[in-house]
Order: sequence, then C-alpha cells, then structure tokens
Amino acid sequence: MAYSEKAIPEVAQRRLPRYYRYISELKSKGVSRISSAALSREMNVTASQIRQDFNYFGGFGQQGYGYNVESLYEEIGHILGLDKKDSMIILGAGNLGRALANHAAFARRGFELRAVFDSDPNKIGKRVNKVEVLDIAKLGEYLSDNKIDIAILAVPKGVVPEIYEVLKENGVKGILNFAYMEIESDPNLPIENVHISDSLMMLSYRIKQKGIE
Amino acid sequence: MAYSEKAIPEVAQRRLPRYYRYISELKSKGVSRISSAALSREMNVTASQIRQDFNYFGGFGQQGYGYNVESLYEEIGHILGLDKKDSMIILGAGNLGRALANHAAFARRGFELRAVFDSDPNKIGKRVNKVEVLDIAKLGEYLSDNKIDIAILAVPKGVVPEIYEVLKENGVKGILNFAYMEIESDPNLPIENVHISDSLMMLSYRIKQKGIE
DNA sequence: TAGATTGTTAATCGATTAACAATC
DNA sequence: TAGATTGTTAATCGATTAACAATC
Repeated sequence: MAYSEKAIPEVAQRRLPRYYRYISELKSKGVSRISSAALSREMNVTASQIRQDFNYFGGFGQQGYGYNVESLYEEIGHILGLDKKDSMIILGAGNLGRALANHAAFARRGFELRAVFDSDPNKIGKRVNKVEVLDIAKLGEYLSDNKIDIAILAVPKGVVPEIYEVLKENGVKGILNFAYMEIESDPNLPIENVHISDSLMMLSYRIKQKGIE
Repeated sequence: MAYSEKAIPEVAQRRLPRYYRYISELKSKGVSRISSAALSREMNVTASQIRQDFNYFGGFGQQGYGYNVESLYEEIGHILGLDKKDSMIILGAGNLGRALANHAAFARRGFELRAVFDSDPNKIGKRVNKVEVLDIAKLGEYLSDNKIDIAILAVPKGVVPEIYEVLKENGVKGILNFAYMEIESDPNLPIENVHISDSLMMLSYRIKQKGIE
C-alpha cells in the first residue's frame, strides 16, 4: 500500500481471517455473488462495516451487483499472503505440537510443514505427519540450511527465550506462539500469541456474568 | 454488578485474562506490590488504561501505594470465576482433543476434566490423562447424570451442529469451540471460538505487510 | 431505464488518554 | 507532613454506523 493511503485500522485487519472464512464457505457452497447486506446477516456485523472494511483493502465490489465471491476469495487470500506457500516448522513434539502437525487446515491454507523439533531422544528420529522429528539442539544449523518462514512454538515456557533467539538470528519471518508466555512482537519479527487458557478463562468469566446481569 | 453501574466495555473485559497472566507472573516472582506505571511498562499498555480497567471492576488499588499483587490476583481470579472449579468434558479424542486433555494449564486454573468423548470404537474405553474416553452416542445420557459446566469442542466441523444441540439441551453452561466453524453465542450459552488457523493467517498477513509499509 | 448496491463522506458513538483532585 | 499514586472526570482520538451520491 502506498504511503499516502490512509492507515488501515488494526481491528479491521484482524477481521480479515474471519471474512476469509465466511467467503470460503460461500464459495464451497457454490454461491457466486453476495451483497454486503446478505453477508452482514450471515456474519452478524453491519453491512456498513463490511463495505468500509473491504474498501480499506481496495474495494472489490461493484455498484448494483455486490461482491463476486470468487474474486473476493482470491483478493483476500492474496492480502493474507495465502498464495505464497509459507514453509513452517513446529518446535515441540509434545501433545500440542503433534496435534498442530496433524492440523489439516494448515496444509489446506498453503502452509507447508517441513520439520518438527524436540529435545527428547525418544522422539527424535520418529515421524509426525510425514515429517521427521529433529533434535532441537540442531535448530540453528537446520535454519541456516533451510529457508523457513514460520515457526510454531509449542514448547514449555522455560525454553521459549532461548529458542526465540535462535529463530530470530536465523531469519525466521514470523512466530505463532502457543507457549504460556507472551513474546513481544519486534517490528521485524511478527508474533501471534495464541493463549488457549485465556479463552477458557474468558469463557468462565462469561458464564459467571450471565447470573449477575 | 448492580444494574445502575456503568456497563463495562467488552474490550476491557477481554483484557482481564491478560492482566491475570501478568499478575500471576508477578506473584510467583514474589513481587508484593505494583503501581499502574510499573505494570504499564511490563505489559506495554498505558498506566491510564490499567487504572481505568481495574476501576471498572472495582478499583483494587490504594492511593500513594499502588496495587497489592496478592489481592489483585485474588480479585481478578474471582471475577474470572477461577475460584469456582468448573467441571469440563472434551468432545473429540483426536490429536487436538488429547492435547487439550493433557493441557496442564487447565487444571492449574481450576478446571476439572471429567471425561472425553469420541465415536471411534478403538478409542472408546481407553484413557486420556486419567479420564475415560466415552462413546459420544451416550453424551446426552452422561450429561443428564453428571453436572458439567464446560464442554470443549475438538471435533470435525460436520458433527458440530448435532453435538451443540445435545450440549445445549443438557445444561452445559459454556462451550470452548476449536472446530473450524463458528457457533453463534446464544445469550444463555456463551461460546468462545478459538480459531487457530485465523491466527496463522494473521501471522502470514503481518509477515507480508512488513515488506510493504 | 429503473433498481440495486457499492464507495465514501459525515455524524455518532465508544474507547483511550490526559490531567488532576483525592487520599493513602 | 511530603510524596506517591490512585480514582475519576474531561478531552481526545479512533472506530462504527448512517446516509446518500455515484454508478453498474
């Protein structure tokens, strides 16, 4: 986006994957066009917000017609970088690491798992969803030989800082962090923190609120 | 909260688990008091926002002193309902379901796993993290015999609607949904959707943006 | 063309921040 | 007491919604 354009609000950016999800659903149902009004009903947001949001990213619609589902799908996919086939490794072959390695949705969205790393000698050498479990001690070495875009952290929080340094020094471009420790996002190394426990606590909170209000 | 009090903004409510996380960290480090200014530096938010937020929930501080870490921890834990020991079941004994069943952070926060459900005869009867895997066909029956607060959905999206109905009809109080299908939150049955793929897409987007801006 | 629906501006609403009086 | 720091109000900033002209 050219520097002269208006900055896109962070909140609007974070709505993109949700739009993508709904549009990909429409596409697979064979719907070929949709208006902001119709999409607003499905997604439970205002039509106005949908039009504003799509406009931030370039206005993919047509007056009197609406939005073409196929091209919307491609445009948003492109904006999300899903046409790029990022290479990916998973750190930690524990329960969560293995579950993520087997997560079909990742491959479907064009993310390509290359290896899993662990420190446990019983796991090293085994395979998880067709890729090999490598020794985490050799992570730096591996990264200098292999161009990896994304690292998924599924390790105990104690080892996070150390692994983070290795990832950072070896050109990994982004981190998806499941460890129970927030890593601050350096402007040059974006990090998305996924805090499953936070969601559970939020749920607990909302259950409790029901009775009160 | 009395009806006369000002409504607490949704965004502030969603910040609670993050506060809880940082405060619990401070507590375990042995820090006994903290000012909004000091916490603001750690958490990367403004001190003003911290004071506003804590005030929405009752203002746990003391002028000239700051906040007592121990009592802050208890207060927020109480607001989140963590002093309540919710009972919990997991639907789906696949990779993700098993990973969640073994997730130590849940038990640590007072959530008590009671059973796991699956439809696969090879899994039924086995144990996952000390609880039994039960036949999902008997879910309704189980729920009428056992008071369950929270259900975690880790099943393929095709079976979500059907399971949702059973949960709803049998008094489950909240759902944590990992399926790749958004369930709309009924006012009487709060749902937190966790979309791991969305986080990965967002990461991909942010990696892509780096080069552009 | 008439009807539909976007793109976009302006108005509203809500959240964040600044400021400072209250008070420990 | 003097200093520190909250609680809280008011000011600012930003996001959402409404409205409608543009246009397919």
